[in-house]
Amino acid sequence: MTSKPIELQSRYEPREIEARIWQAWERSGAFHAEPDDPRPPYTIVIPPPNVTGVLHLGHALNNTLQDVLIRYHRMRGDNARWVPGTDHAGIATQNVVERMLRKEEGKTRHDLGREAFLERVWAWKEKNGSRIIEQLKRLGASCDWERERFTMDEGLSRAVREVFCRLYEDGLIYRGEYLVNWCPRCETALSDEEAIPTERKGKLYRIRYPVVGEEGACVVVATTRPETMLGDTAVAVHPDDERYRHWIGKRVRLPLVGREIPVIADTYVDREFGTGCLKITPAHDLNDFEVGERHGLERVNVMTPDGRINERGGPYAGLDRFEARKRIVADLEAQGLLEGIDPHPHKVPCCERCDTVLEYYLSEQWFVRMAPLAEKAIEVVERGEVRFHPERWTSVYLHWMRNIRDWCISRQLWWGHRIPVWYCGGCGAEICAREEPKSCPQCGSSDLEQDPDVLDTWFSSWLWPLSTLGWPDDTADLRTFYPTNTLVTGHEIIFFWVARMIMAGLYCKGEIPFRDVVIHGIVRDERGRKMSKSLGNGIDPIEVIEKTSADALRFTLLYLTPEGQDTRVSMKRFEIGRNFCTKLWNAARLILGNLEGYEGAQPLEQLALAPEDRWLLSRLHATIETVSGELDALRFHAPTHALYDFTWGALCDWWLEIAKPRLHSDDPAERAVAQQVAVHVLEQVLKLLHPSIPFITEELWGRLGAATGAHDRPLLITAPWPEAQRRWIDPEVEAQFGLLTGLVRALRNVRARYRIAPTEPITALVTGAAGADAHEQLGIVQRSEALVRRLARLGSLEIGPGIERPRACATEVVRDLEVYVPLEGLIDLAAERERLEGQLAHKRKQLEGVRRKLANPAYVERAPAEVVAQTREREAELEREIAALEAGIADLGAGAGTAEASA
RNA sequence: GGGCGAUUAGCUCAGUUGGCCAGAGCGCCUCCCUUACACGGAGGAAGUCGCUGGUUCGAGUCCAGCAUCGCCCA
Repeated sequence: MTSKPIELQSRYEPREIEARIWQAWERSGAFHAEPDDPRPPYTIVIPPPNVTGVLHLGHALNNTLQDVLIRYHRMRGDNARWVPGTDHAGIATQNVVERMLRKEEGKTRHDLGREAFLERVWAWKEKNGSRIIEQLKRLGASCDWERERFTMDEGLSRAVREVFCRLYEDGLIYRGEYLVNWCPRCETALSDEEAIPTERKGKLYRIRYPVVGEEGACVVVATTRPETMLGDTAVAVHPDDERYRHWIGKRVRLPLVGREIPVIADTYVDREFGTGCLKITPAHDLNDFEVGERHGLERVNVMTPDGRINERGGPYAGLDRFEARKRIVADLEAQGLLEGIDPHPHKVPCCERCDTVLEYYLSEQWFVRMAPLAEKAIEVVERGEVRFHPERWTSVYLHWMRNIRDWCISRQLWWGHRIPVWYCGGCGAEICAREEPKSCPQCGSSDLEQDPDVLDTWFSSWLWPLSTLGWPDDTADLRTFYPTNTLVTGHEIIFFWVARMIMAGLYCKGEIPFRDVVIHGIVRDERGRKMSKSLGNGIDPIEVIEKTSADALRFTLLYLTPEGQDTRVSMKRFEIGRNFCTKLWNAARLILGNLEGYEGAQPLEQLALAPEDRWLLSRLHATIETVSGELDALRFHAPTHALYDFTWGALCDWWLEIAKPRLHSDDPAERAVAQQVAVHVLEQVLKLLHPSIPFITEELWGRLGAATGAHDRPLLITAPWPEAQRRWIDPEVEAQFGLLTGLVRALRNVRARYRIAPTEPITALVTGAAGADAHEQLGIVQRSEALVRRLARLGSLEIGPGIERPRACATEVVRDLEVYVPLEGLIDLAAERERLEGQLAHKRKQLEGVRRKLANPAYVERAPAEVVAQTREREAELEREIAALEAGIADLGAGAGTAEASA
C-alpha cells in the first residue's frame, strides 16, 4: 500500500486538537477503572481542590505529576483509578457567598437564617463549583470522571458522622474549655494551620505595675498587647533572675483595674526578653494559659466574640480591641505608669481567609484526642509502610506527630458537616448519634436541639481515601482500590491532611491509606516569591494553556521542577515546553512526509541496519530504561530531561539529519530500513512522552497510525508502555558513533572558526599514527564516510594512515585521529598557531595532573583497577594529542615573529 | 531559640551510592531564512562548585565549623 501525502502545518496548533483528543479519550472509556478488572489496581486520590478555587500553577504542577503517574501505570497495564473531587472548604465558601449576599442584596447570613443561607450556598456550588474541575480537564487530567466526589456528598457526610460517633464512643472526642485561634471577623475558631503568622510593625510597651505595700516600687512588664492587661492574673519572673527574686510572692496592683495579682516564678520567662517580667493573661495567650494552668491561676476573658472589650473590662467595655489599646496606653501614660514604647516587629497570627489579626479566645470547643491516633501512624512511617519522597519529609512528619496536640474540630460556621450531637431540653443529656434522634434515649423527651457548630473541613478530607471509595460500606471499590498507591501533594499540608489521613485510615480500617507520598515543591515567581493575589504575581495556567498549550504547560513544569525543590517560573519559561512540542511535531512531520512505500512494521532484527540506526536504538532503549526506572522511583525531573535529550538531541539533531538521504532515496530497500527505524522510534517516543504531553502525542499517534495503515489501533492512552531491551543497548556502537559526531563537530568548528560559508565545500584529511586504535578508528570513519561528508559539508574527504599534513591547514585531534583542513589563503597562520599553543598549554597542564596521580603509589595501589586503567588511558590520549599539537605548530612554522606566549 | 533546605556559568537550575576533562535551558557573541522545524540550525565565550578546616590515593559529592538567604516550629 502507499501512503497518502500528509499535510501538517509547521506549527503545532493545540486549540482544536486538545478539544478533539479529549473527546476521543472520554468516548473510549479509558478514564474508567472498574473494581472487577483482573489487572493489578493502581490508585491515586486527588487532593481535592476547594470548590471556590480557580486553578493556579500549584494545582497545575500537582495534577500534572498525578496524571503522569496514572497515565504511566495505565499504559503499563494496571487498572488505574484516579479519583477526582472537590472540597467544600467551609470558611472560604461561606465567605464567598456572604460577600455576594452583601454586595448584591445588602443582606447578611443572619438576615436569611441558617436554612435559607445553606440553600444559597448549595445553589452557588451547583453553579460555580465545577469551574476548577473543568480547568483540570483542560490540563488533561485523566481522572475517572464518573467517580467525582464532593466532601458534602451524602455518602461522604455519612462517613463523617460515622467516624465522629466512633471517636465519641471510644472516648477520643471531648468538649472542653481551651484557647483557640479566633477570628473576630469570621467569628469562628480556626485551626493552627489556618492561622498565618504575618509580619507586623508592632510595639513593645513597658508598663509599671505598683508593688502592693512597697511605696513607690514598681514591677515593669513588657508586652506587645497592653489591652490584654485587663485580664492579667499574675506577673511572672524567672526563678533564677537575681534582679527580681525579692518580688516573688509579693502582690502587685493591676493599673486601671485595681485588682491585686501575685508575682510568680516560672522558668518559661525569658530573662533576655523585654524587662524580664512577664504579665500573665491565661485567657488571651497560649503560653500564659499553660503558665496559668501550672500555677492554678484564674482565666479572665475580657473580650467578646467580635473583638470588643467585654463587661470585665470596666470603663473600656464595648470598645474595639485596637481602640481599647490606644485608650489604655493613653490612660497609663496619664497616670505615669507607661515607662516606654519600643518598636518591635514581630509575627502576629492572622486569619488565612480575611487577614484579620486573630485573638486567642477562651471558649467551649470540640476536640479530638490525637495522641492515641498518632501512635500507629508513627509506627507505619517508621516501619516504611508509608514512605515519603523525598525521604527527608519523614523526619518532619515524625517530629510533628511525636509532639501532636489535640485537634480542635468545631467551627462556628453554617456551611459544613453539622456536629452530630444533640442536647436534650428535658434532662440535659448529650446525645451523639449517626442519624437525628427523635427523642432523648434517657428521658424520652422530644425537645432536642442539635449542636449549632459544624466540623472543620479537614474532618471530612482526612477520610478522603476511604470515603471516596465507599467507606463505611464494604464496597467493591474499597476492596479493590484501597489502600491507594500514591499520594501527591505539597509539603504545606503534610500535617493537616497527610498525617490525618494516615491516622484516619488506621483508625477506621486498620490499614494505611497510601504507600507512597510524593511531596513536591511550590511554584514561585521568577524572583522566588510565592505567587499570591495580593502581590499580583500569579500566572494563570489557563492563560498559559491558551498562549502555548496544555502540553507545553505540563512539560515545562516537569522540566523545571527538581525533586522536592521549589520551581521558579515566568511566562517566558513556558516557551521551553512550547518549543519542545513544536520540535516533536516537526520531527513527526518529516517522518510522516517520507513514508512512501511503507508497508507495516517489520522486526528490526531482520533489517540491514546502518550503524547510526543501531546507535539510535541503543540510545532509545537506554532512555526507556531511565524513564521507567525514574517514574517507578516517583521522580519526574530526570526522565523529562532524558526524553528531551533523546528527542531533540539524538533523534532530531543527529539521526534524522543523517537519515534524510535514505528517507529520500530512490532505492526502495534503502528507504525501507530508514522508514522502519523512523516509525518504530517515533512510536516509542510518543509512548514515552505520552504521560507528560498527552494531547500532542495522541494526535501524532493517530496520524502515524493513519499513515502506516494501522487505522483501527487503540488510542495511545491505552497503548502498551515500551519495554527496555538490554540487547539493543550497545556501548561499542555508542562509542563508535561518538567518534563520528566528534569528527563532524571538529570540522564544523573549523568552518566556524574561519568563517567559511556553509555552502562552500571544504576538504578534510583524516589520518592517524600507527597503532591498532587509530587503525580501527580510521575504519569506522571509512565506513561512514558519506555521513561525515554530508554533515560536515565536505567537498572531498581523504581517509587513511600516513597522510601527509598539507601546508597551511587547520588541525584538529579527535581521539587517535588527526584531522587536517587545508585552508590555503584562508588561514591566519599566526592565529591558528596561537590557538594551538593555547590548547597545548592546557593539555600539558592536564597531563601533568594525570602523571602526578599515577606517580603516587598510594593511588595506584588503592584506587580501583578500572579507575587506574582509565587514568592510564587518559595519559596516553593526552600524550597523543600533545604530539599532534606539537607537530601542527611545527608545521605552521615559527610564526611571523610572534612573541612566545606559552609558558 | 530549635529544625529543615539552599548556596555550582550573567539568570534559573541538574549533577543517584566520593573516581570528569563539572553539565542543561535561557541570555550573550559569530554565522546561517540549507526543501521537518527561525518556537529553527551550526559554532563560541563564560564557573577558584559560598568560606575555612578535616577524612581520603582522590571531595561539587562525606564530616565539622562559619557566612548569607529561605521555609517551618517556638
